[in-house]
Amino acid sequence: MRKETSTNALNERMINDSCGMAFSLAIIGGRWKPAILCRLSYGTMRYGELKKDIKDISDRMLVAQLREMEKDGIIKRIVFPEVPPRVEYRLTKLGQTMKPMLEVMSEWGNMYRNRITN
Amino acid sequence: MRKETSTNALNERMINDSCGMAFSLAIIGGRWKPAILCRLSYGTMRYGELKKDIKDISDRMLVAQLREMEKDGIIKRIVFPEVPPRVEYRLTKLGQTMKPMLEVMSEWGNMYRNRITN
DNA sequence: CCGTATCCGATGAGATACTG
DNA sequence: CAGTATCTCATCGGATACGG
Repeated sequence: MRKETSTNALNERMINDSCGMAFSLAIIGGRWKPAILCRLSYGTMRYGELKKDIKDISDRMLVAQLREMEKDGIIKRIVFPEVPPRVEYRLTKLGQTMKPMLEVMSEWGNMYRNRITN
Repeated sequence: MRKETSTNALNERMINDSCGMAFSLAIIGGRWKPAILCRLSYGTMRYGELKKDIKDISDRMLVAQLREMEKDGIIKRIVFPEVPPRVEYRLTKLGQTMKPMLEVMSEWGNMYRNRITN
């Protein structure tokens, strides 16, 4: 089906798609996933880089969120058998498809922030 | 300039987060807001219509979510001084600006669902 | 360096009953 | 019709300590 641009068609689809939104929110929602995803959007990062870069996140939460997103198929964990150990995280191909969504959400959020902080 | 009237649902840690995504999620996230927003996207609805249309939502949750989104400035509550009482909800102008974001989230979520259910 | 294991308080949300 | 008021329970996430 071709994408309908009329307001009515858009909105009729939206109602039935509220469950689609629920899927998206289940994958990207929560306290830390936005921070992690925004960073991995720019490229591969090591565990320690994420830990250092994301202010105040604990190991427990970082690991939990990474594992969940790995299970959801949007990020990949790559272990290098070295000493000292090295683990990298990156978006999967499926994860890459989220980037337009993440960008739209970031833009709207920043617009909203500017509005309420003036 | 003065912003004393709107104590929105955001908390401090999200305000300090550089990623706008956290703002968006604070506004549209949760168990019921997607369902409510998708419906209000295509027009004004009465309280009873939302209640009847959104399967399994309780009065408590419906009211809580509506009040929160009203505080956040994305929906407006309009009371008609009639008997029996009548209250309508609609997106504000700011709320209307969310529609592209909601649509992108719905589409990605549906794509994801199709992928994982095959 | 890259994690696990436990404990625990705060928050989200369902069930039920009542009201101007 | 359009809500309030309680109660209850599950999940989220913070703090701290330890491990290969």
